Formats: sequence, structure tokens, C-alpha cells
Amino acid sequence: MGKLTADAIVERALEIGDAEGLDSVTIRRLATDLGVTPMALYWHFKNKEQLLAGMADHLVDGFAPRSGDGRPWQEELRELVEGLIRVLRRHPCAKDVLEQTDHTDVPSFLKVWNGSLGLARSAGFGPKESCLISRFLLEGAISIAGSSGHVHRRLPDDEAAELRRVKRLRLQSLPVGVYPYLVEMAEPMAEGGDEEFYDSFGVDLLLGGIDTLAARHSGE
Amino acid sequence: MGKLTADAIVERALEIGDAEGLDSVTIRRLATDLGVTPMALYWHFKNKEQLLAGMADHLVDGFAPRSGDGRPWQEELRELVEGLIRVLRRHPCAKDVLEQTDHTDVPSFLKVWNGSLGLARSAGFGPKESCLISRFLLEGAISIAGSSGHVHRRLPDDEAAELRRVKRLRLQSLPVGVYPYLVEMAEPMAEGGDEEFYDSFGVDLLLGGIDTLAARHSGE
DNA sequence: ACCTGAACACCGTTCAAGT
DNA sequence: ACCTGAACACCGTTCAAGT
Repeated sequence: MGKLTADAIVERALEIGDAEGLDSVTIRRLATDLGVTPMALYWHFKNKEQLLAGMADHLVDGFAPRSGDGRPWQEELRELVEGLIRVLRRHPCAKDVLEQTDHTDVPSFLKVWNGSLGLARSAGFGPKESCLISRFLLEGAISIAGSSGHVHRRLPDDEAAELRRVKRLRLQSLPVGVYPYLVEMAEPMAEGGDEEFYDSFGVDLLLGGIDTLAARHSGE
Repeated sequence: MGKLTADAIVERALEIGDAEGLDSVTIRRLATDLGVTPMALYWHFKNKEQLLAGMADHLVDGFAPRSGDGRPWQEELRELVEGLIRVLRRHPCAKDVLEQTDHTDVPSFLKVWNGSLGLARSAGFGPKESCLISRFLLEGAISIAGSSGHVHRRLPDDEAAELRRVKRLRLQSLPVGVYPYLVEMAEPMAEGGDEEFYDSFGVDLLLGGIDTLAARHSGE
């Protein structure tokens, strides 16, 4: 079966990344998994950087921000951020992938970027402000999507629980004189917490910040 | 001269990271720079992870958040974030270092974390909310400090300018039908922009968001 | 306590060659 | 067009040994 395609490579790479962490996604490992020689991959991707970009593209692909249906820009922007977060949450390694990628190499990400840029403009922000806003928003979304447990790979429930336990104990065993709050709040710190709460909280913070800026902007 | 100390190692590591990028910070490279065998470093650091943590600690060390002087928490929180940003800006590779580090291994970072936690509590947020807030704030600060040019190493001015030029052209040569805003705003996108503008904008966004949350919190 | 030598098990990538 | 074989220049890390 001569069915080694770029898509198949990317999909297997994401599987490995989700299951064992992005560090395990290696040209050589990938090749043995796919039953080919490492050098076979170099026909489909110029180098590992391009493979990473392919993974990133696959990640956010399938999410296209709607736009221009006349709703207030706040709503559209919120939908865009929430949609991106939802898509990234499907892959535990998503954050790591996007962190190691030049976003301008990722067409699907550029689409989202373009969308948020447009929305920022339609909100009345100037060109420079809009660039910053869309950057903060997208980076914020990636950050939110990536940190509900801070372990960027899929784990069996018991292992995850054990990891939280150890993390909590580590915090609690810190010198209480130096880090009083960290010790006191070790429990909520170690909890990943419900993703839903985490997400809505983060999104509210981001959009609330933008709202503040917008108000000040039109006020002065 | 037998003066191979942990500090000397960390300092050389940061120099390499700032000048050539964090990828160039390698046990072996570091060793040859310091005129020793690679294995010499393993006496001072258990492994590379610990070395990274040492770099991170050196990075934010020297910044201790003041606190409890009776000012409104908004002011103190702002000072904390701005202070952290200012300190991180001294090293181009700071963001990359902190991204690859488990923050609970970095005492100086824990101090800042503890400070922001306390401020969030004193602002009236609950334990869970305070955890999220301090996380967002610190991640936000790191993100802001790290991305005024998106090249995380020191470059001669002409090379930096050339890099911006190429980046702008790349954006402008995108299909305008798919990415109209990116093409139109290629220039401000490629500009790193004044760091000052970038920083204050980002900090305002973050703190504005928290203010919004605080208002809602005490309102309901 | 502090460092070296030799070895192990990995990486990404190039280049010529096969079909 | 698509893949292999062999080789190059790297990694981090262990372990026994030196002083």
C-alpha cells in the first residue's frame, strides 16, 4: 500500500503528540510508525518546521470564523475566540504545536487572524491598535486552550489525578513564610478546574479588556 | 582557574540564548564555551531541565514585587505586571526560557506569583478566581515581554530591519481575496512598533479585563 | 568535591542511488 | 514521482574512573 500522504503523516504526528507529548514527535519515530524510512518524509515536507506547520494547519482547519452578519463586533469577536479555543481543545498538544510554529506559515490560522483583524477594525480601532488587539486575542485564546491542566498530552484519569496530587503537595511544602498565598491556595492552584469555568473566565477577561479600551478610545 | 560555578554557567547560557537563540544553548556548546567537558555541567545541574530553571530564576531574580503599602490593588497589580515585563525585556530569550520551564521550579517566579495571588485576593476575588487571574496576568506579562519583534534574540539593526521587510512582503504577497485585512495591514503587522506603546497597550488590556471582572463580581 | 573519558541511544538532514 | 541506504554532524545522559 503506497499511501504515504502528507495528510497521513500529519495525522499520525498529531496522534503521537497528543498521546506522548510533542517531544515524541520525531522524524525517525514518525517514520517507523508509518513503516517507512525517515527520509521518505522529506519528500512530503521540506523539513521538520514545515511538518510542524502542517500539524498546526490541520489543528485549526475546519474552523472558519463567520463574519459580517451585522451583529455587534463584541459578539462576533467572542464567537471567534470561543470557536478557536474549542477547536484547539480537541488536541492536547495544540498549544505546544502553535508555540513552535511561525503562524504566517499556517493558512488556516491566517484566516482566523484576518477575521479578528477585520473585527477590530470594524470596532473602530486604528490599524496599529487592531494589530495588537488581534495578536493579544489569538495568543490569549491559545494560552487558554492550552492550560487547563498544564500537561499537554492525553493521560489516563488516575495518572492525571496523581499528577495533581503531587503538584499540590509540592506547593504545600513550600516555605510558608516566603510564599504564604501559594501554600494557602495550593489546592485550587493544583486543580485544573472545570475547563468550562476556566474558558469563560479567560474569555471574559480578554473581551472585557478590549471593551475597556474601546470605550476609552471613543471617549477621548 | 577552577571557577566553574552554577551562576557562571547560567550567565553564559543566557548570553548564548540572547545572542543566538535558545536553541543554541546546548550542554555541549556551553561546555566548550566554558572550557570544560560537557559532563562537568552535570555536577552543577542534575539535567538540562534544571539548567533551564536556573536560567529562568536568574532572569526574574532581582525583581521583588513590593506590596501592602495601602495603595489600591489595581495600582499594585499594574506595578507588578509592568515590573515583570521590564525585567524580562532585558533578555531577548526570556520568553522562550519561561515557556520551556516548569514555573514551580523557579523560586523568583514563585515570589511574583505569590504576590499577584495575594493582590487578587485582596481585590475581593475568591480562591479559584484568584488562581486564574494571577495565571492570566503572569502569562500575559510573559507574552507581552516576548513579542515586540517575535525574534527572540539580539540582532544588529540592519538584520532586524531586513527581517521586518521580508515579513511585510510575505504578508503583502498573500492572496488578497482570502486575507484582505492581512494584506492591507501588512505594514503595521510587520512593524515591531515601539515597545512602549505595545507594553502599555497590553497592560491596559489585561488590567482593564480584570477591572471588568471585579466590577461584575461585586455587582452581583 | 569536582571533573574527565568513553560510550549509549538518540536526533535532523544531505546526497547519491534505486524503482 | 516516490522511496531507500549510507553517512554526517550533532544532541542529552550514564557510569566508572581520576584528582
